[in-house]
Amino acid sequence: MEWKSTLEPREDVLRAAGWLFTTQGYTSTSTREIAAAAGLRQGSLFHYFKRKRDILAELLDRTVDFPMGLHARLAEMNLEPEVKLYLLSRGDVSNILAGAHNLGALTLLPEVRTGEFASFWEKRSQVRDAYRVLIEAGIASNVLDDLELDLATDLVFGLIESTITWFDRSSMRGREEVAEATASAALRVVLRDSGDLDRIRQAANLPGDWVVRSGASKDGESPSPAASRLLPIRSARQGHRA
Amino acid sequence: MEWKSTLEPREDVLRAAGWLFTTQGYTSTSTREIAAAAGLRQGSLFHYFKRKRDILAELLDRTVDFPMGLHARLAEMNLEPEVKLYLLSRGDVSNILAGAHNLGALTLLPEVRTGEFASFWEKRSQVRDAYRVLIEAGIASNVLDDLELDLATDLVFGLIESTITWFDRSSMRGREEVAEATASAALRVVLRDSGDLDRIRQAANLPGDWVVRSGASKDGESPSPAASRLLPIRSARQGHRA
DNA sequence: GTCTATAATATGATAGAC
DNA sequence: GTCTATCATATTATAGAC
Repeated sequence: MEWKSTLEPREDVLRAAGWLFTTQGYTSTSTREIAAAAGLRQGSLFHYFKRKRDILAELLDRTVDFPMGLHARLAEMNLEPEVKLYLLSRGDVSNILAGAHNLGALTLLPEVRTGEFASFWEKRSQVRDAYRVLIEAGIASNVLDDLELDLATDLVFGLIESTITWFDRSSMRGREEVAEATASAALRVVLRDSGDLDRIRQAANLPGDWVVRSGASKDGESPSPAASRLLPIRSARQGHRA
Repeated sequence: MEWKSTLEPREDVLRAAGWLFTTQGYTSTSTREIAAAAGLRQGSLFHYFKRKRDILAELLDRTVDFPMGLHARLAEMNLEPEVKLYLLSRGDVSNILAGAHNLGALTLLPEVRTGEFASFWEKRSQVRDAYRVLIEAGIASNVLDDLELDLATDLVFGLIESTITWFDRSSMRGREEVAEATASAALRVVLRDSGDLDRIRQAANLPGDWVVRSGASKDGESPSPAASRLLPIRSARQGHRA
């Protein structure tokens, strides 16, 4: 299997950088490597991104687009908070596991956790807040246990995102299977009676699986990691001499 | 509050590097920075460590010492598997949160996840296996739900270690409070009847709190992060000229 | 829009004086 | 055991030709 260029150099750069940043780290990845993997020369990167960190910033912003959209769609639906919590969790995990390269891992880069990238962290805290509000409502209606709200939110959100660190894309386990199991586990953490889980799962499947489908990254554009590390997406462009 | 030298330069180097690696990342931290924070000159580092990565390797190895020891001590005790699982989880989290700098975050560095540092990953997989065996036994005795074993292990272990990413050392929340809540949450993920939790908690407190205490890093050597970033632990050594 | 060439700087590691 | 000095190399970003 081989990379295919989007014919959009800018997208090729983002895809190459996404792969390299998540596997090697930000500082360890040189602009030369990114350019080579995108079929460009080092200097040409700066036609599309003024600085290296702008590439990272754009990739980071994209990681929150899906959960934000999912949250917005759920907000318009008439469902119990615990059912929404299940659907948000399952969709969020499914999306995290979806792409070819583990983009969620960008969040864990030390360079990202330094107070820079404030606009990203702002959006991200809105995602956390979506969880928090649902948990709060579930506690109010007595379906969820009366735990300290912020601690419960950290535990649930932490469990969801832990999939970033342990899911193995080369394993046999299916993405939807893991998403389902993780969402169920998240609910068990906060549920007063874990026997409610069956009811919640059923209620979640009634609206159809549109929630999971509608915004998730398309599969199938997975590169062969081993190959893509060395080969450029496409051969170098015309220019004077390659 | 101010750093105090151990008078053991080698330990000072490790402490400084631990702080810098976890906050800035490995590649982003220069040997000059480490040396300065440890009260040495750049070249002098290489008297204690042949290469930069040896500093990281030693720090990594130390992060598994505590859970390995705890596991060994629990193995000798006569307790139900679910009680051991609770004690292992609580002690593990308590230790993760204990040190002044979030050493667990070293595990998440992209440079560490590249197949190098094999001896560390070997030991780490033994820790995961300790969880796995306890979960397996709990399923066999019908106290834990009959989930797929490896998936359940990933969820539990992932939840435990998620504290690395979300616990805020500057917050008001106490370390033992979070350890207790996280261990309880981990059990709820796998417990057949979450009503068992009270019994487990009580059984866990009978052997005394020796498990949590005996090996945990001593608190109180916390540096002021803001200050320590710029100030050396101690002023430069005698040498010819500083 | 892509290339080549280069500036300005930072890096890990070594050699050798004391 | 610590320092100074230095080597060889790699880095991001810019300038200017085509």
